[in-house]
Amino acid sequence: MKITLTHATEDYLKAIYAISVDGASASTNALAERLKIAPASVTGMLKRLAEASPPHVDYRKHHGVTLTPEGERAALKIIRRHRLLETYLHEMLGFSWDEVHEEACLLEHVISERFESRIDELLGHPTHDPHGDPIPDLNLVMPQEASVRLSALRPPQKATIQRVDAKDGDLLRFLEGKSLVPGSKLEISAYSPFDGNLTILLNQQEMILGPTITRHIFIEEN
Amino acid sequence: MKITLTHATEDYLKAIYAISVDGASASTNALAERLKIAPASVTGMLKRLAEASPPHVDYRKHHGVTLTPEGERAALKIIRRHRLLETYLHEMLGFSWDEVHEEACLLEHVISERFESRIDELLGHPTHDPHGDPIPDLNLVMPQEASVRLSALRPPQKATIQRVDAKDGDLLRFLEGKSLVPGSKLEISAYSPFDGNLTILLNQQEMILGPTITRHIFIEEN
DNA sequence: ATTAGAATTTAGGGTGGACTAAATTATTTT
DNA sequence: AAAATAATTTAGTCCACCCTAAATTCTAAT
Ligand SMILES: [Mn+2]
Ligand SMILES: [Mn+2]
Ligand SMILES: [Mn+2]
Ligand SMILES: [Mn+2]
Repeated sequence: MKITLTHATEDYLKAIYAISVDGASASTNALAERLKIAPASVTGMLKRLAEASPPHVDYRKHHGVTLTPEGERAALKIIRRHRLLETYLHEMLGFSWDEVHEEACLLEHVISERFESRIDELLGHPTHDPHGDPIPDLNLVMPQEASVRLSALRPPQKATIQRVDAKDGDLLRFLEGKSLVPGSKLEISAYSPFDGNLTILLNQQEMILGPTITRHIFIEEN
Repeated sequence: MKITLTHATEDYLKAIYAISVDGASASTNALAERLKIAPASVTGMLKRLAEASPPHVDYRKHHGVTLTPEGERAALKIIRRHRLLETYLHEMLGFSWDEVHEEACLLEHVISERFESRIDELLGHPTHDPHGDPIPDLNLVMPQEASVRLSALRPPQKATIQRVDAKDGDLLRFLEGKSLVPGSKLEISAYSPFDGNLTILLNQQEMILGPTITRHIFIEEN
């Protein structure tokens, strides 16, 4: 059973890649949750992906799936497109960083090789999208990123924001309003135990942020 | 039976609009031909479009369809997107005029209102696409265009090319190579009877073109 | 008015992709 | 080890969209 990569399958592969970061397998439920699709439907699709030739996933009943080399290549290809598109929408079409995801998630299935390479070129071969997520290069090599959360810092550490992991538009707009965006430099001036609040100095301005927020911000110490 | 405009239905509506230019109805066969879909499949879709609420076409068995006001609005909306996209791909992303159609035909079903208005703005609200086809404005009013074919001219008439009606990439590249593009001014210096060849002066250069070519070029006399 | 040919519709099927409800299997708790 | 709970799969549907082959209907020529 050959398979044509379609809209739906591409989104599945992306989700599987995202969930199985550390080599773990992606469970039916986790995928259903992430894709907003009923678990029963996910099972069906996982079977199709596993029976494709070449197979895109290894599927063990009741134990979820892992990507095969083919599946991973396909996933990286679409992730590259997604992040290039987000960057393009943000930089060239003036989309705000909370609007780019939805649009990119539709465009990614449709643009040609030429479109992809054109925007890559016009953007100067960007390495990160507006949220700070790394963009796989032309050979589909994904740069490894530090994964220290802002919530883990203690005074008097200094750091630079690397990426923000949030899909909620309200949160993204809030963070942008406070300049909590990739590239911003900050300093921890206080830590409050029990509630985990951090007092942060950014642009000569002080703010107190709870862990519900700081958990979503990944930083590099400096 | 409500209907969601999908990829397929949008392409049908565009095709119906294009075929039924002069108020005539679009036949099953003409649509099948244009969309490269079996006639039997077209019948099925026409029924669905007719049974939608509100209906997008008036369907009379064995007599083809005409667009309802809703259908026409939907068609114009998607034609606007298509032509804006073609213009954008050509002007801002460096696509050649024989490459834009295919890409636009996929993107048109996917871009948001915001994307559409952004590129419209960046292009300065263009009125014509790279082939010279008029772009419906925001109120979906389609500018009427003269429709005199170059093949109908005789010496010593002068004219400006308005639009080129061709989907064949080879022809489009040929025409571009000869500067036979919208905006070019030319003069007819000779007409050869029987074969219909025209000798044309364009950019101080003379060329002889047969009716197979000149039929696809629409001009405005001057 | 009949009839041949062309256009169109019907009948029957297939694929991708989603759903709900019910059954099954795995895991955790007792 | 047994029972309760959670995760997953099966079974049965549905919808959009396409296909081929066969039947029907329209149209135009005789
Ligand atoms: Mn997507
Ligand atoms: Mn992103
Ligand atoms: Mn299209
Ligand atoms: Mn065009």
